[in-house]
Amino acid sequence: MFNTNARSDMKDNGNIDVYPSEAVAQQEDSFTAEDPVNIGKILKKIRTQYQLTLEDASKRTGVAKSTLSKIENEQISPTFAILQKLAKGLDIEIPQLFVEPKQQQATGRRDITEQGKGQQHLTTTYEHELLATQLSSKKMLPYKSRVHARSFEDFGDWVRHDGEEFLLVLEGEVQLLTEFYQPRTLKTGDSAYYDASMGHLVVSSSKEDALILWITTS
Amino acid sequence: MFNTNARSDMKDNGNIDVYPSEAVAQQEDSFTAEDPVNIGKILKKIRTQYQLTLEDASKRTGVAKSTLSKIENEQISPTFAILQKLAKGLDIEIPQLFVEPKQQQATGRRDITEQGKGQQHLTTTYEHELLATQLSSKKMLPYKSRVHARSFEDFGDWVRHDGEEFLLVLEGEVQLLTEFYQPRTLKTGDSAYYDASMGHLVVSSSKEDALILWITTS
DNA sequence: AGAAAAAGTTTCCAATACGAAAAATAATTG
DNA sequence: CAATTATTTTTCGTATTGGAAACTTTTTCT
Repeated sequence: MFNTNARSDMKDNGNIDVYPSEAVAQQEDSFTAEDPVNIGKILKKIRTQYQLTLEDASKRTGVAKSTLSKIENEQISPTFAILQKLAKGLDIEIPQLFVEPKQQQATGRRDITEQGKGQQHLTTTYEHELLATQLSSKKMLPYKSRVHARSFEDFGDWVRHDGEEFLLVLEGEVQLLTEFYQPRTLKTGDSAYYDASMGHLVVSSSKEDALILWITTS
Repeated sequence: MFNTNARSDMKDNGNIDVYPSEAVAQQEDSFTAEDPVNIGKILKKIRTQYQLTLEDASKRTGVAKSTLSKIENEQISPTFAILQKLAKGLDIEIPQLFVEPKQQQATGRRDITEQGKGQQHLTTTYEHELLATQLSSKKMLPYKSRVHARSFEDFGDWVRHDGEEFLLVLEGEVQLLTEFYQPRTLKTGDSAYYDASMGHLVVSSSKEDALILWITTS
């Protein structure tokens, strides 16, 4: 069901420090002239990563969607003027058009994460699905967590970190354990908001694993 | 004539550690889409820095010189295909076309420094003119030095550094002072070669300042 | 599954880039 | 300083790009 090399995993007691995606982000070499750079493929990757349709991209850049389509399909070689429009409209730097796209700043962007399509991050106590991982430097880190933990002992110690946290129970029933407070049961639909520097934990109190939405300030 | 804040200058006793050009190299921000990037101006800078004519560049890149001319003069917006040819032919990375050019590797290149057009570097003892500063990572560092110094005392201590040194007297007469050796007078046309880790100095022994060509291994 | 909407591709023509050669400048040389 | 050569710019025909709209494919909704 979940990871069994318990000891080493216990250090990581379900808390998320940084989005793994930021650390994992593949390091691409900067483009050398020898490589067969496919500007079309790259542009498409950028556009789809932004979750823009050709029409959206057209509106942003002022370049006809037909042109965009042809560029993406390597049917034409865009002029530098077009490259500039693309860069400006998509708010990227031109050299970015020659390297595989990475995460993007959140400003002016959106990132839709479909059910189950988020980035998985497993611990012994929780099964996290990170949301909106395409965007970096976000003010909030949203993720869904399936709660395997059943008791304080499953963690070993309180979870503590900077910032504040909000959670909403999506499925099942959980107990919110909070330092200095009495445990509190939260049913589906209930939510909580708390200072994350105060020790806190969530354990499932129903038979099934509970599912919660979690949002942490970064 | 030369710098007068003597004390701080004495530390720098005429020896050249690195080409100042490498340290001085202006730090340009990477291009943001907002800036009005002038690909023509940049291309021209690169080409002239390589000391290539339009025809040379045309041969290297396979792009017609007329096209190159028009690009440089911003009369046309080159297609991406052309940008690729330029990058490949000039052996640069495409993003380089969007930033002010810096020094270039020496491989396959040449750099002519016209009389007096080298990069000036003044000390209390010498007046250096660095040569071939367009190229980086050179095996040899050539420079001309006008010798102001007249005695060992003008330095304070031996000059020492890794590598070997060759010098040729271009004008005037100098004394080559070398650790473990007797001083030796060198007239115009005379030359010397020595291990630079051994203390060494050159002082002018004629009435006028002497001029020498100096080449150091790096 | 069929209709409607959305997204992507292709067509066609005007606008523009590309290259060869001619014309104009700039640099050299006697 | 005129003549020559080297270098850059302009001209002009051809090839290619870029955009509006038509068309096709994919997705969504009932």
